[in-house]
Amino acid sequence: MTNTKLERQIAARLADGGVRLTTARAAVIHSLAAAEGPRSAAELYDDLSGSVPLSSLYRSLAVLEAAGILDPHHGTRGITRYELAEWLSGHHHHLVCVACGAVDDVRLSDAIEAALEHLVGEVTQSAAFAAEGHSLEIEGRCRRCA
Amino acid sequence: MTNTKLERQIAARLADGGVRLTTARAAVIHSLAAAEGPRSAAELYDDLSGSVPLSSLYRSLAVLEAAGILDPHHGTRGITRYELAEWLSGHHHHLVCVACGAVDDVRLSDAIEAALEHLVGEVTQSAAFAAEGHSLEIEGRCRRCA
DNA sequence: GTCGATAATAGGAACGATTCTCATTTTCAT
DNA sequence: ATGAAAATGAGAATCGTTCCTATTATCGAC
Repeated sequence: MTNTKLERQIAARLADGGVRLTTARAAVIHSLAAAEGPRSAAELYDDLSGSVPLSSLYRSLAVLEAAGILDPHHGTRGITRYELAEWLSGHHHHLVCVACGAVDDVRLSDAIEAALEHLVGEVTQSAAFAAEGHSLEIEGRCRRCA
Repeated sequence: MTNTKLERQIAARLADGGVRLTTARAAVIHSLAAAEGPRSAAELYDDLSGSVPLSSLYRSLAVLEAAGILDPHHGTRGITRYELAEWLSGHHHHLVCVACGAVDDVRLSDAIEAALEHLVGEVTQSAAFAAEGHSLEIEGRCRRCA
């Protein structure tokens, strides 16, 4: 049905690894594309009204992560949340609520992001560390928990 | 026995909450002060040669976290690692190895840190988020995994 | 379009990190 | 010393996640 540019990009990437874009996997990707921030397996299970069993959900997440479609994010209580990888969703950072664990995305303005990348460059130069990415986590209280 | 400045700071903070600095808790703090980076409950259990049972270890970690002595750090496979809180160990950031999961501390120069805090201020202002702290995570490959 | 090989699924059992329970022990202030 | 409050230890329970296995769906070759 719907066949967006995003889906074609993803299908192509999966095909490279002999991995199929099944309805369950497409549903997961749709949910994540619509979400405001990273979602856990349990949250996705609700988002999808239980139409994808938990065991399949976990397997889908693992497969999509291995294929580079999803990025994991490790939070409190051992909960792993996933979001679309940066090459699909665009580069962004995270606001993490210390009270409820919710994570929201923030996109920095070009000027601020440029300044941040400059900082990262300076840090890694002096630390002999081969940087591949960076993420600024701002901890605090979200609106609901304020 | 040993009664360092660090210990006195911690004892004072705990006393404020009617929390005792027992031998088990002191041992945990010593291990963490000597460690190069965050340690998990299982790692501390080994560090202490099992002299503190796991259930007590977890309780100690929870108490010390609640008292603001330790900061948690959530990693892969649902493992939580702890390190001394920033007011004890100094503000720093993390280099996370995407290959082996190791976490190393980096301290930014004053100038860079100031610039970063300025960025955080700008971000949170526009996001209506009550920021309490921030952490820059730089992902890449450590020397061993390069 | 059917066949066979390969990939994916669903359900439940198993696992491992963490948390909880509760009876016992330690500690502190008196 | 004594009683109240805090801490401990051993094991059971919890919960997110992973593993196992039998069944089902999908793709390419014919």
